[in-house]
Amino acid sequence: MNLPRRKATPGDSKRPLWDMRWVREPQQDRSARTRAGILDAAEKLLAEEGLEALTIAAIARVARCSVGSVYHHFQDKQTVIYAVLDRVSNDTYRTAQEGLEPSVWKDVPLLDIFEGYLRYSLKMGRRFAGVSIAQQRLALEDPHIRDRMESNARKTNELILRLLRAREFEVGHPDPKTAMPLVLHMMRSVLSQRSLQRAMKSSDFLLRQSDEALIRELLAMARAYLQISA
Amino acid sequence: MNLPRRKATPGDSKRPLWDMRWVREPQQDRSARTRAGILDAAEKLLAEEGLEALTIAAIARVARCSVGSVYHHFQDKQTVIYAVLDRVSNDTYRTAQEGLEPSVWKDVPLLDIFEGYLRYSLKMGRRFAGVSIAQQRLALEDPHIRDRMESNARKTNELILRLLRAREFEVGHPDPKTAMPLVLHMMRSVLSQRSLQRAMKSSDFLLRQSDEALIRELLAMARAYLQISA
DNA sequence: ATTATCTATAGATCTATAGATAATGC
DNA sequence: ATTATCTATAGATCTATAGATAATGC
Repeated sequence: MNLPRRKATPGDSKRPLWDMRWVREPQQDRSARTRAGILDAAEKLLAEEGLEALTIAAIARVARCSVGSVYHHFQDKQTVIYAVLDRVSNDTYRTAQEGLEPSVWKDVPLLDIFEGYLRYSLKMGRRFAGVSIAQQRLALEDPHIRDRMESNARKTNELILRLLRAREFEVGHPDPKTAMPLVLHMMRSVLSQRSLQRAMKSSDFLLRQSDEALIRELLAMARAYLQISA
Repeated sequence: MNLPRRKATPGDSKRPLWDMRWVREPQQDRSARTRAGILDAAEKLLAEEGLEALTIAAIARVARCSVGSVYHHFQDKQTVIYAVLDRVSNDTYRTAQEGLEPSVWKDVPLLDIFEGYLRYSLKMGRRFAGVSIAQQRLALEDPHIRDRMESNARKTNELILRLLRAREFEVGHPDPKTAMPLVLHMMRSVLSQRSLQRAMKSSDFLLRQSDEALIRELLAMARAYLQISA
């Protein structure tokens, strides 16, 4: 983080004990902090200004370090991008994993699972819209990013499907093994489109609906299609 | 198009009459052809290689003209992009307008309208996937492109909604004025997501379904949610 | 001695223009 | 005379490196 550094001087002894600003910071910590600061900067730039704004100079500026420092911590720009997307993916997956623990949802009916999924996705869509859009773009060009992204999506999907499958008995649709994943994908598509439209400040129909209205109608759609018993 | 040009020479008189290669081309036509060739090249690059590949040098190469020629016909790169997107949008809208003429769909039931929409969108999604993705990206950064894109989407949407509204009597859902647009947007979102996933060669669930299976289930979803009478 | 940081800049790439040359239409 | 085209290149921007300097840990 390139904070101002200096040795202790006599004058410093007058400062109170709890003022630890100039206490020596272990080298490895300093290094780790610069590295994390670079990733923070890259993530912030992606989220707020998009992929075009993600230059090494901009990263260095936001991270308050030099260009050379970025290259000391990362081999090249590609590596910075991999690292920041990996960090976001891992954080997101861990959160999903905790939230989708079967024990948490014990005895909760199918429609409430869908509702939970919708609310969670809406929240995450708001939080990570910028990063997701950048990630999608990068995935179009870079097979490595695409694979990581897909594997993560598949794993998260599997966690939800596990909860859904345990509630097949509520479903009247003749082929729940196909119909339930389709509903999940339908919901994901609608929300992802909504998130994209929000990002480009569209005034489209989907955005004129409130979150609550959208949740209500998507659940009604799921219920009617899957023929879920009340 | 920068075809080889030369004056008639005595030797040329020996060539048969139907060999019109060296017949003089009116100046305005030549100019119009170069212009159209530049737009063709830009569209092809967008569709096949994406926005990154769209450089003036690449456009000139594909259009078989020089960089200077591109700048003779267009003020700057931005103008080329506007022109190519406008051309695609107008073509697409004209096609939609013809296909959605109420007289064409006279006495056709609601679900068949949805089916027609799905088949048409799947076809267009395949044809214009590359251009659409580029357009979406550009719309994120450029309000002018965003507005053009939205206005076009809104107009097309209106044409479909006109057909749908005339069939409200088939709908059992208490609020067809909200429910029918939602179904339309649901379908658009699912197809757009599918198109994106195809572009990034994903192996996701949605792509493992055949077009026919997807159409069938989306229609079943629409029918159940809207409570369409058989 | 090793690790972390900085400044300055080489090299690559892309947009846009200047200026020359060729074709076309009066 | 006007219009269309070409080649060559100036200028902007970005990545990545070289080489110097400072901080840290034995």
